[in-house]
Amino acid sequence: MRMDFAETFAETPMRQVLFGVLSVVSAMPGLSQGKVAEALGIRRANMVALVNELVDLGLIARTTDHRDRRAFSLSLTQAGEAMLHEALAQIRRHEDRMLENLTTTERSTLVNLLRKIHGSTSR
Amino acid sequence: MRMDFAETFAETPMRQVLFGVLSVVSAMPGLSQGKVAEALGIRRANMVALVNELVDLGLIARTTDHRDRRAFSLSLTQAGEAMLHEALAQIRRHEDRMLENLTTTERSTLVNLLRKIHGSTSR
DNA sequence: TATTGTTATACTCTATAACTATA
DNA sequence: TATAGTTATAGAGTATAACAATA
Repeated sequence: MRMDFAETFAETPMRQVLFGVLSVVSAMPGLSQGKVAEALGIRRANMVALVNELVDLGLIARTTDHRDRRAFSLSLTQAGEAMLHEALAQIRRHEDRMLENLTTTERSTLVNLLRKIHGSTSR
Repeated sequence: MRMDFAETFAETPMRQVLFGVLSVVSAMPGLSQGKVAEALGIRRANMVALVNELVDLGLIARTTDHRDRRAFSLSLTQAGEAMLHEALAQIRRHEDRMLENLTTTERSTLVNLLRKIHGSTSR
């Protein structure tokens, strides 16, 4: 999955982590830079360059928060929304290819069995 | 899996990549350093330090090949075999924990379904 | 001339500490 | 005093190029 994704966007400045940021910002527009970083397990210090990249690419907008002038509110630009939708379409294409040999019943059986697997670390 | 593994050997000089080397050398004793690197997708240049570490830890033996004096033949020491067995036992414990909620029938169904998934990249 | 192991080196990712401006 | 973002920096991991010894 990761390899297919990286290959698709290889000739592009986009990387998986940048799509992660776009995804969180899209789900919770207006969230602060630090909170987005926390949601993704990224250190605030390392978040700076990532946000700079996305702003430079015109994919997110960074505005100072009205109520806390230390913080930045992040939101997607139209180009950012379009880029995120492209990534989601790529993910769907990948899944379709992966699962092409399974019937609908087999797919749901697979999901049910996977759900029964014990998450020993983060769940 | 990776996290569980790393946690188990955290207070140890062992890392996943070193177990990878031990595993390949154990399966094909006498293989050259470069071939082991190739089997693991490691560059020859980066292999040097890894083999040095394992030799210093007393886990592998490095001898010059009789037929090609440029090459090193790698093989496991007794301590290396013991370390590899420890890792395999840890992997088995992890799998047992993961699959504790599945019956034998469910486990084989799961494996059969996973086998039907289309490998889009490396298979 | 080609190959094995080696060294030097650069680039990415990630982690910590210290700074600034606000709160 | 604490927090949000920033900067500088250090450590892994991994990539390439050039070299000596051997084929």
